[in-house]
Amino acid sequence: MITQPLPSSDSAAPASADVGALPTTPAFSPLYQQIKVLMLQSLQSGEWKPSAAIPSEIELAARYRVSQGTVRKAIDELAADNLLVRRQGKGTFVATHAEQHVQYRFLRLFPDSGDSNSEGPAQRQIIDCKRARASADIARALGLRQGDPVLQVRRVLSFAKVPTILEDLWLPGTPFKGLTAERLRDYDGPMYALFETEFGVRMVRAEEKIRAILPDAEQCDLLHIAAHTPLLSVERTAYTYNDIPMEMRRGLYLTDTHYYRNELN
Amino acid sequence: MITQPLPSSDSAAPASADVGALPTTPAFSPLYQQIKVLMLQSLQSGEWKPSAAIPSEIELAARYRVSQGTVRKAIDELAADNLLVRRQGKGTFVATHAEQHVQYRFLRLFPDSGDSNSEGPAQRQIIDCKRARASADIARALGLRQGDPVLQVRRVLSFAKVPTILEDLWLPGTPFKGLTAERLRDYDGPMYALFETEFGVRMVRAEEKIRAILPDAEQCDLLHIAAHTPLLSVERTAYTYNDIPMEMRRGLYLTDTHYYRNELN
DNA sequence: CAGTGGTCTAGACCACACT
DNA sequence: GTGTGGTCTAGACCACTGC
Repeated sequence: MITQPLPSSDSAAPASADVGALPTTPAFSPLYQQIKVLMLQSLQSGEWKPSAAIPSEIELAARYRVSQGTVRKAIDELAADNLLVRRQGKGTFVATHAEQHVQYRFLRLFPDSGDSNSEGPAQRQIIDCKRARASADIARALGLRQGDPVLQVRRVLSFAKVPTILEDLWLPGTPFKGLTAERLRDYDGPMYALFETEFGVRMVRAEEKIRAILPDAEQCDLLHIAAHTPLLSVERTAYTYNDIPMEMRRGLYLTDTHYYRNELN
Repeated sequence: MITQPLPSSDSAAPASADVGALPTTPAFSPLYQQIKVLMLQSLQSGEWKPSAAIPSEIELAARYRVSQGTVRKAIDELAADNLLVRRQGKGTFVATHAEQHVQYRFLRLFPDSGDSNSEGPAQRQIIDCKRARASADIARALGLRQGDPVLQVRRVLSFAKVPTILEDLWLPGTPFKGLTAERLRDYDGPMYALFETEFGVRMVRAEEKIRAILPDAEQCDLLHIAAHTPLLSVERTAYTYNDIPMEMRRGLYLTDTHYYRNELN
């Protein structure tokens, strides 16, 4: 059993012994939250790898010296955050961007008619992949210093052979050392799946800022569109564990036969 | 205690008696799901009104003849869906679009710099509010028949006196009978809050389809923008309880100093 | 069959808000 | 203090998967 900020020092009924209580932030943290943190460390450290099964609830309960119900609540929250996937009768697994029923988990562009499958998978075309130095904007977004090495990728995604998305993306140079256009080209699957298997970087969460813009001449050319065709500008920052930014991406989406879908709750 | 599709007929340890089992869909539904349905009915029927407290967990447990833990799980899910709000020490309350810390729960447009509060609340200007007949599109979106009476509203939202959003919205005529431009003008608060208090319609969930478009002359005029200014087209369908569509809305967002924000998980 | 996650219970105690 | 939601436990049993 763990006990960092406050009570629960022994078994069953913990006694509170607040001697010389700190005046600032009682910082009470329930047991299951502390366990959640420990489990996050196991995920982050690579002890539990993507798509692999984690120990059973009973094992985890023994390991952390808590009841099964408590680890259960920790797992529930991690599953709600899409970090784990529960499968009744089989076990609990580390979520992955590959071999997931929903490929392209973060792509919200859908065709006007038919589902995403009707037009088959996207065709990817790597335009460019080069080393560069972080601009002020990129550095800020990735938590780097200006001038730090970054990788810059440009690609076009087509649906049913129609160029639909033009993407520029920037990756911090250090974690992604060794990424080349060839490896991107050869890999068959979502880019984030490649990041997991080849570089051990798992994208967990992302934020997008969306605008309507008019493309410049070069962008028109790459997407085979006329000037004055309005496009969706989708600026994404993707994060790994602990909210560390690991990718900055700017996509231009052609929305004449597709739309960006969002659900509000 | 409830028992619709399968077991749990008595107390504590329910016995399973599958005699002449149906070949299709065992349709097992856990107790807490059944209770969730019952609670949804209480919400839908108006027994529990927006911003009011619902009975305590202990009361509900007695009412439904289950343990507190079971109603707890039902409440947890309803709270996760933003239908209820839990407040420790005070009770559980029916969620509302009014007096919520986050006004404009469904509006995802934010200023480039500063938070939403820095520019103060939006100025609303009702351009039009009239009776009409549902077009084929509107009828389909609202689950009506073509030609059914609808209310059509057009308004402009401005931030810091700059017109930023032009919205057209369609409401089914029957539930919203009596809605006029005056009432919209006079009401001080989110439109969805007015819908709750005046018409008993609670918007629970919405879907948006987003595109980049070029406005026509009239739209340019209303937003005080030049031709060829690209805009975000945000098409929203909003739903009440039980996924019943209750509003169709199309907004044009000026995104030169604002952006549409989305979070991906 | 054994092992996994999923449901349900009953009871104890803690944290918080109000009075 | 009383009442509310929040945490934690221990144990029983159910549903699903795969050997």
